[in-house]
Amino acid sequence: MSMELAEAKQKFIEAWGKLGSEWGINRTMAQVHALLLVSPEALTTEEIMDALSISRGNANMTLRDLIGWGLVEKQHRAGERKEYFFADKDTWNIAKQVAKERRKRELDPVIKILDELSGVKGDAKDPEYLTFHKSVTDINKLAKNVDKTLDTMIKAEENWFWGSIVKMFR
Amino acid sequence: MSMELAEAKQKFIEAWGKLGSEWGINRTMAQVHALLLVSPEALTTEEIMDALSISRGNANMTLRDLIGWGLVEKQHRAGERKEYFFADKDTWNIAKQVAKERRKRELDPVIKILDELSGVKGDAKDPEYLTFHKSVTDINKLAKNVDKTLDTMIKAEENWFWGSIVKMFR
DNA sequence: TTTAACTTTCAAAATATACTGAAAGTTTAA
DNA sequence: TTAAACTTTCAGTATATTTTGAAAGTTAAA
Repeated sequence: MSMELAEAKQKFIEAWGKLGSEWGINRTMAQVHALLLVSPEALTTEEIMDALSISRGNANMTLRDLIGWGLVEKQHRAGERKEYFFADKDTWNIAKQVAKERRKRELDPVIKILDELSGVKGDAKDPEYLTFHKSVTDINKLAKNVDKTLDTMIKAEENWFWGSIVKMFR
Repeated sequence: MSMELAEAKQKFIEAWGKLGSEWGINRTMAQVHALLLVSPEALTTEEIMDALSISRGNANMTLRDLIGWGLVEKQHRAGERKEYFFADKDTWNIAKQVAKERRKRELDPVIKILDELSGVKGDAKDPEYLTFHKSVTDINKLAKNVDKTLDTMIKAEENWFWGSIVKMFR
């Protein structure tokens, strides 16, 4: 027995929403994104509200956020007042865009604080200080490695990036 | 003017808590973890409650979760009833542990659903179906690449792993 | 201009998540 | 055993986040 397309879309939207919420992205935002990802045509606010049973206000704010993340764009059509919303379907672009934004919004500010805390001086005989200093500098190094890797990813082509990763298995 | 150790610790705990909450980890849990990371000695529930101004119940649940994530362990001392809690200070172990758990809890279930949805058959002339199928299979491929990379990371030594990544820059 | 179509805003309500604290449970030393 | 020392549980409360919907704002065709 095979799954209906409509049912499959619904499952996809739910799964994407759940994953998003587990990773600090608002569930509705992830669901709207998922809906647009499986829509060949751009959708209106009205259609999105309908498909996901959400309010106009919620749809509007969520779409604005998605545009802010660089994942969705507005389209307008000649002779129509309505705005249409369309999602970039290129998965690698999506991944890069999300990596880019989260790096900027969350990782970079933390690295700034870690740099500052790494510089805190103290008594080299004090275990309290030594433990603090070691943990902070180690985490700082790790965070910078992640940062550099994300930077590479953001600038990279998909095939090259995963190709290089795959070489690590050899 | 240099920062006090106590103030620096506080900043670290706050920064770690904020980062955690942005990445789907409970703020208190991240803060308890941070507190233990900068403590040379294992701490009691009482000391943790005091340091972070949290209740006994909260401390207990949070510590249990941290143990479940493999980031903290209980210690007991001869002749004492109290339990002491100690965090692994090896940053690479921490990163691997977090990667391992999130992969198991969140990524793997999504890949399972994507595998299922990738198999949904439909009309090759229907743009609705084609768009759905392309998005789902593309995301599935990406998720599997991430999965494989995390697997490599989990099994790897830090120097080898970042060394291989660094080679990507050359 | 007007006005209808459409978008945006935001205070209030709903929901989801996290926390408290006291009571119940457990353990171990005596 | 007892009982003090300690841990765990969980119903109720508090807090944080998300959502609603109606009013205000904007736009463009007539």
